[in-house]
Amino acid sequence: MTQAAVIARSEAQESGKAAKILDAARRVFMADGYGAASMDAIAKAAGVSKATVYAHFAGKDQLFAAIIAERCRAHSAIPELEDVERATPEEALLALGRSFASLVLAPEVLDLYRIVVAETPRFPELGRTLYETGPKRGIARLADYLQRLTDRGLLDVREPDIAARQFFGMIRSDLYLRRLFHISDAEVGITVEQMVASSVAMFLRAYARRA
Amino acid sequence: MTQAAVIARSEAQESGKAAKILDAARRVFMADGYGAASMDAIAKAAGVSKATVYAHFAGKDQLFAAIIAERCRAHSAIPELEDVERATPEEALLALGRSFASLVLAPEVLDLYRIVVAETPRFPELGRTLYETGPKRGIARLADYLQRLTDRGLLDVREPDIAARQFFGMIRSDLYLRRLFHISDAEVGITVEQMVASSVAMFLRAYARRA
DNA sequence: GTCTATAATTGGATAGAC
DNA sequence: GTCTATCCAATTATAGAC
Repeated sequence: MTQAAVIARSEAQESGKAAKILDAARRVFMADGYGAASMDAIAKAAGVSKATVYAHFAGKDQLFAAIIAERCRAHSAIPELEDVERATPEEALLALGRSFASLVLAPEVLDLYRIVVAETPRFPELGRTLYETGPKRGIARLADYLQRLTDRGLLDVREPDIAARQFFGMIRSDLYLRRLFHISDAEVGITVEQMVASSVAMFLRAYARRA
Repeated sequence: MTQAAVIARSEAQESGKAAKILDAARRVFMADGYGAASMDAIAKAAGVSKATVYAHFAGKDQLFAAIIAERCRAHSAIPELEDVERATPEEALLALGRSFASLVLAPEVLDLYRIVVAETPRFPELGRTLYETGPKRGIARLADYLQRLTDRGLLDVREPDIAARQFFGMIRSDLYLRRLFHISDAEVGITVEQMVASSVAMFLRAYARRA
């Protein structure tokens, strides 16, 4: 079995050594990042010797890259916008805004983001992987939805691609920075829900049909 | 002289060994980050021995923290909004949006951001420093300006603090991510200027005075 | 203060037995 | 495949001479 195949089913209850190593590597890399994580720590966490780790995986670099790519895929679920065709734009955008905020502010996603940003110089392709499994797909899907709303005459969005980026950018705002740096929301006095609600309302005013 | 005092005037043409070490440390840390930078490399770049580095600075941690805090201050210049009182809101926001984009997308600022994000677990206070010298002050200043525009009856911004966050969030959008990951603008087909112009127009529509 | 030389430790990777 | 033991390189930090 190839390494990729092993990784692909790493979520299963496979209890072979390879799976144990992958599980351990995921935990250690996510907790410590690439530099601070050691192959000793991974071997210990997996309950095997270091030599066994090297029998299954070529080296630290490849093991890391495999884990990170898998994590990007694991968090790439896009909130469905399919049966929202029946909902009003306001309902749909509120739901989308909330799911988006929950996703990008989740601690595991912030950890992943932090690690990929940190290791961009050493692993340039991981940044691209994260961008393409995450933001790129989300933007494309929202742009599509905005185009449909425009076609139906419910909104007036002339540059759906730009508008989608604006929508996500507003909701993320500086929230992700504060979470990344562990600056509490209380200190700022704005909640996530406030930011989402206010941004959806503002977005709808800006892109309402014009007379 | 204290370390802080030395650092405070590190931009001057002070050519003592302490200043040479600080200059070298800045270059090496900015290029390699904390983990990959070595005290050997810093000593070599400064043209002194490693023992001399340790004679002036307590250790790698403190030298790093000092350099990063200094870099945050160095990049904390806020575009003036003072004599824009005479400009139209559109002119003022366009100018602000452009300066903001130039600032946060500058390679040195992206490097600083990447390094602070990477080292947040080890140096939690640096994230706070970056947030407070950067986004926090920019948001406060824009919120102030939006409040004044509302007072003068030129706009209708009821939550200036939230609106300021929306403005910066829209302009940054996913641009900073793409720059961070070296994904070319050409690949996406949207320029910075387009993003700024479209966002300012959209912002003004959303916060125009209502009838 | 400054240098050379050297601890002391860590961590990636492997040899060789089983 | 798996383990123990080890190699080798890199790195932080310091001792001791000048």
